[in-house]
Amino acid sequence: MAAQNQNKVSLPVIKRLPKYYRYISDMHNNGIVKVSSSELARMMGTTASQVRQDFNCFGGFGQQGIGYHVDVLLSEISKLLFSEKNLNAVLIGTGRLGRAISGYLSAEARGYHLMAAFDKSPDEIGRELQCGVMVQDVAELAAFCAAHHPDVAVLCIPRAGAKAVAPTLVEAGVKGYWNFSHYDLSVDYEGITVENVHLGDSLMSLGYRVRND
Amino acid sequence: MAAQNQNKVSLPVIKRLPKYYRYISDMHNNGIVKVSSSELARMMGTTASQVRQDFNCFGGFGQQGIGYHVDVLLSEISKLLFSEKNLNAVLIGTGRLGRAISGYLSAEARGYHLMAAFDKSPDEIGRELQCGVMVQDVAELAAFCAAHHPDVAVLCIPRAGAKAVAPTLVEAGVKGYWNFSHYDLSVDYEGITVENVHLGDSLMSLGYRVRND
DNA sequence: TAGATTGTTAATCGATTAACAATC
DNA sequence: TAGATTGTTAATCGATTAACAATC
Repeated sequence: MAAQNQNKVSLPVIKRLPKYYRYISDMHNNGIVKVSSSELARMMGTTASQVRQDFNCFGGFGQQGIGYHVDVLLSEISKLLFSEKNLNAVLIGTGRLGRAISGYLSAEARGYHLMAAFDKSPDEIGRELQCGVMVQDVAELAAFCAAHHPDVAVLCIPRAGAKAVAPTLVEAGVKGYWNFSHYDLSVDYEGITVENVHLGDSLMSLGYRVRND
Repeated sequence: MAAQNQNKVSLPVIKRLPKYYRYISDMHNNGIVKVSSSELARMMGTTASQVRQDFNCFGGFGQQGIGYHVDVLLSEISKLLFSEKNLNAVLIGTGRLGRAISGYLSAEARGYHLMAAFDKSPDEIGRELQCGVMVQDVAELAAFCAAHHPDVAVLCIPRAGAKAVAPTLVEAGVKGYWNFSHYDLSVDYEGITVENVHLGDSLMSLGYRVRND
């Protein structure tokens, strides 16, 4: 829960971006070229007012009397969500959840680069994940971070484990944690972004937030 | 996004309950018997005001001048979160993510009973999950729902698949969807609760919400 | 009693919705 | 031009925070 309200765009707006993105890219794929705020609102389950307010946070890219061009919306929102640079991520914990998420991070999620994966179990260490990344011993995490400076750590381990690796990560200068299984590191480390995410939306939107801090 | 604001307790409050629960059960396990709103606020990363407001939604269970008894808090919040009756859940999709979640649902999450799991892949059908549940053909989903009336469906399949099974589930009377991988069934089915969840908190809090609709 | 801390009402803050002039 | 729809300001709504009397 670090400070991140310097910029004018509020968190609720940011959290809606991925949903906009999905509808708009669907439309784009279906060859739809134009959409009005009220059509988008119906799809999103909100009001036309909110749609216009949201888009205007970033500088109105619609046309009065006409609506919004799907391709303009798509490119503007893509820019916001995916930015220029991938986030370098390390995965910690390669159990069932970790493996599922490694697949998501490397194949489906945009804006991420999975640098490495770590586990403490001898059964896991040395194994190759489906995405091609080799599982390393978590004991080497500090050295790895010192050498390669990941941006975010994706935690797929129980709470006790998360509490144990957190100091290492913080000392190594990792600034973001995406926590898929637990919750409450939030208060222990000031100035660090700890978020509980689910697949799909949050990953993208949080990526955006972090880059805009 | 069904209507669920009949009751006085707001969604933000409900979403905080699992986090309260975790801190309070930690304290309980450590033998701490008493806590003040300001101590809890510090742990939660919020204000003492908010803590008191939150607890008072459910009828003040503190003592003026003293604070809150940890065991009273724990039992009150447990009652709210876990209620009397488990939610009967079916899992749809037993890929990596689905398997991870089946383990969570059957072992860690309170308030759920995993009745059955479905997949469309012949490789999956007939396999037994680690939790002992047998994977069935998704073609049998409608019949299963008609016979056993699950409360919620946990979707761990791609969006196209989710869109395909949704009508079956809706027609079978399933009222809640916990969607771990995608997002936007929300608008298509009025009166149905579709939520995107992450492990841990949301499952519990959503359980609460559904039971209180 | 004095100090502490709740329960609860009032004030503030922020987000959503409504309204409407600008303009395509 | 008339109709449609945005951009933007104002009004509403809800959640958080502050204040303080009640009371242990």
